[in-house]
Amino acid sequence: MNNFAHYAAQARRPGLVVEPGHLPSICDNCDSRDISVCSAIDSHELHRLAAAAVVTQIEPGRCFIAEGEPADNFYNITSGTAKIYKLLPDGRRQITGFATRGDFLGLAVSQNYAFSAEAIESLRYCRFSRQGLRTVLSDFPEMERRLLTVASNELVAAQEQMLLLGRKTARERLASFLLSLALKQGDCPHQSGVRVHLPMTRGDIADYLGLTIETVSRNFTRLKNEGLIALQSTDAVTLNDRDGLVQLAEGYCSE
Amino acid sequence: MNNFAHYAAQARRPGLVVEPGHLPSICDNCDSRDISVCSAIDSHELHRLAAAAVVTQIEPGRCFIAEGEPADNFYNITSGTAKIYKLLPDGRRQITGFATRGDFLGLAVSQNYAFSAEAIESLRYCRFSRQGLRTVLSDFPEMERRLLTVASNELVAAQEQMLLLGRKTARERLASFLLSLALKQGDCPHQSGVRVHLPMTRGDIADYLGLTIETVSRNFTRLKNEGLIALQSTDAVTLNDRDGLVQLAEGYCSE
DNA sequence: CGGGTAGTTGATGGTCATCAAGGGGGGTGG
DNA sequence: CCACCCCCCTTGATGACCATCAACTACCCG
Repeated sequence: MNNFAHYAAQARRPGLVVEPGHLPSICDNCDSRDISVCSAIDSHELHRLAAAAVVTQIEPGRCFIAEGEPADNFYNITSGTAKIYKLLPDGRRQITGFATRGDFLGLAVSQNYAFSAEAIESLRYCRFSRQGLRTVLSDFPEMERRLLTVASNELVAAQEQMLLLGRKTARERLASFLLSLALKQGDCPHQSGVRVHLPMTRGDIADYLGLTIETVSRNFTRLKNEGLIALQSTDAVTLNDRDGLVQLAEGYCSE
Repeated sequence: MNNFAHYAAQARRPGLVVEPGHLPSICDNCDSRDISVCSAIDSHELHRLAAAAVVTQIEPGRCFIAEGEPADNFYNITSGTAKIYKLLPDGRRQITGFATRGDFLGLAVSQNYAFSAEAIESLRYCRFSRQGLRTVLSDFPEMERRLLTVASNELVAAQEQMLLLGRKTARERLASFLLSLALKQGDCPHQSGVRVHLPMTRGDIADYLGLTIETVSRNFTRLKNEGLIALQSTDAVTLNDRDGLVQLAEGYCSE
């Protein structure tokens, strides 16, 4: 139950959010607009969106949403990766998701954030104040519809993750994780030999899958020895046997 | 890994949905309108909502949403309780939530349902066709806003459940479950001596908490022996020491 | 070259799953 | 009305999977 010693270093990092470089708020040139909720807005009206957004870049390890803090802002990730997590008072951590390009964070109804978020790669996002977003949403009802779609999809993903956490073995969890990463990184399903990038550490993967670092590492090794995957480095994996991994992730394989 | 023998009986039940008694679609007299998304609609316009809804009552054990089937309908529960779950091919089951009065089901973006739903108490709901709901939503944008609020709240709950499944002990899970039930059943927080009704079986609780029947049962006994709860019957619990349970659920207590 | 961090591998133990048997309550049929 | 049965639940004995503890390697950067 005390598998949190390795968080000590990170925990010491400043929890407070300071945002250094404010880049120009030019939605027109945003390279992730086509995949984000902003695509609901016509390009000739983009300036109204841009007026409400503050574009910011932060570095890995920087926490930009802290659980329990007032939910004053909404974030639309435009590049990089962040981990979303919740903590227990004794330090146990559960990562509930990884947010990347196009993801939206902070749709809290309550006054305070229910989770924390920290960059794991150099991260860029558009930030909206609560009021600013409200204005944008009332100006562009279509965007609200998009948000509902996004939220629905996230609920489906959350249910899938509950199935993983509640009922899958360590091996099945890792296989599911690698497949979902591959899907997110946008390659065609069922294709083998696909290269997947792992921006997160073993510790992050463990906290996402409800396991320990050691168990994650052991199962990486095992999948490798069985030929299902190959490890170019600690953060680059090749899915050699896609179908085998799918079978595994669905729980068909007994061992 | 084979903790699913006890599902055999339920699995044999018909998966197909047949809806017996169509009750009159009178939203005006609906006693759960004030707490559901429908409250977004003015009472003098309720007839337009009623026109799109089919009110139905089904009995315990009846499955009304089946994972993988075309997501043709949306359901608004008005009374009773249903369990929402996902299955692995070998029968392992994860219950992702219990839906009660006021809850909304079937907000699928994809063509097919991502989960199944089955009544565990006599259940009444309003059913909307996909098209019917679309009409209602375009007529009443305020209702769409409500749906977004509901979805956001469910996302928060889902994250909480992931924390439970990934990082809490069996004891902590059960304590958390009892407290969340008490909250749902609408009593004031922190009050001790509250009576909670458990409409679901031990098997359902186990599948919700990612445990087995036996572990759930053992931990009920243990909480009882420690005086934290009292069991009037298998489906009625009294929370004797609310604060103790909260401490436990948050992981403060080591044993 | 040295220190620190991340990852791997091994040995051991604990929590919970599995296997097994017994108890209790509600409903049906005799 | 009682007996029986069935299902659900409880309790006990054993075992497996994964966590924990510990040592070691690889790699990065100063």
